[in-house]
Amino acid sequence: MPELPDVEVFRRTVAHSSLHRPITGVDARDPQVLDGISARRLTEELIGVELAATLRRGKQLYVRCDSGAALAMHFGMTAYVDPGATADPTPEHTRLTLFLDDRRLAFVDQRRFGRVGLVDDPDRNIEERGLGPDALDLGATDLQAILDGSRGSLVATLMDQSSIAGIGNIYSDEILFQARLDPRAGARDLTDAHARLDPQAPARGLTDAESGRLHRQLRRVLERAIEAHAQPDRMPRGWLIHAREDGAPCPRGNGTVRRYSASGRHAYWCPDCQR
DNA sequence: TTTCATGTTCAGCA
DNA sequence: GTGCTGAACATGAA
Repeated sequence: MPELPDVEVFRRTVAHSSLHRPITGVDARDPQVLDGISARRLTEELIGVELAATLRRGKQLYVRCDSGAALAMHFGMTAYVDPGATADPTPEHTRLTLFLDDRRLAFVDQRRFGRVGLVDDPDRNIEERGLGPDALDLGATDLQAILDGSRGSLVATLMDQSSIAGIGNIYSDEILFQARLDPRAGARDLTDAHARLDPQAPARGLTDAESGRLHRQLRRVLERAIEAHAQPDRMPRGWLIHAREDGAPCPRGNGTVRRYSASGRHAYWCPDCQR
């Protein structure tokens, strides 16, 4: 479930632990996480080069090498990076390890949905993946324009990586909770599958005040989550992240948290707070 | 033993 | 083209 805040923490971790050291070894023990490159070629391309800079777009992390290429990492649902001394044992489920002189950087992924590739140009890769602007680079007017151009529900739009990059299930729920907006806003009428084209309903139906609120909370939630190192137990008590369960008491003390299901995804929200 | 969770991609449908 | 739905992917926890 790494979303923007988690990946930003990973980015800082790599930046602080692993740059400007020669890569002396590569252990690509699980080819499944390699994206479009063999273990052999990845090793050849990396040995002797140094990691030079980090770049994040949404949930995607790039680590530029001084050779010009860049590692492209996606963390799927359970992946993370683990830096350490060379001698430190590597965590269980380590899929790839870079040895950097006296240190090592492990890519660990229990469920193996994560991917590591090597790309020539991060900007081009971002384009190929169809990623929209990073959620933290969005201005209020940018968000307004995205909402205006979208016909889907608010949750769907927030989580659409081609519209806004970086927001997933957890943080879309939190942002909408903090902004006190109904995640279903703009959704088609669920009680009548035929009454689909209601021009009053789409996400563009937000007032200026509501979309301003959404923009402010989007930034605030993501920034505070990063400050909390993306660890829920360090996030404010009043956040929905602590109450993601159907029937849980609303963290604001109002009503009861409910679950809204759409296309196999579950959103949690408080009908009393969010409208 | 079965179900669930989670991000992405993809096929199928309205 | 747009948006929704469900399946697939991998794996461990409930």
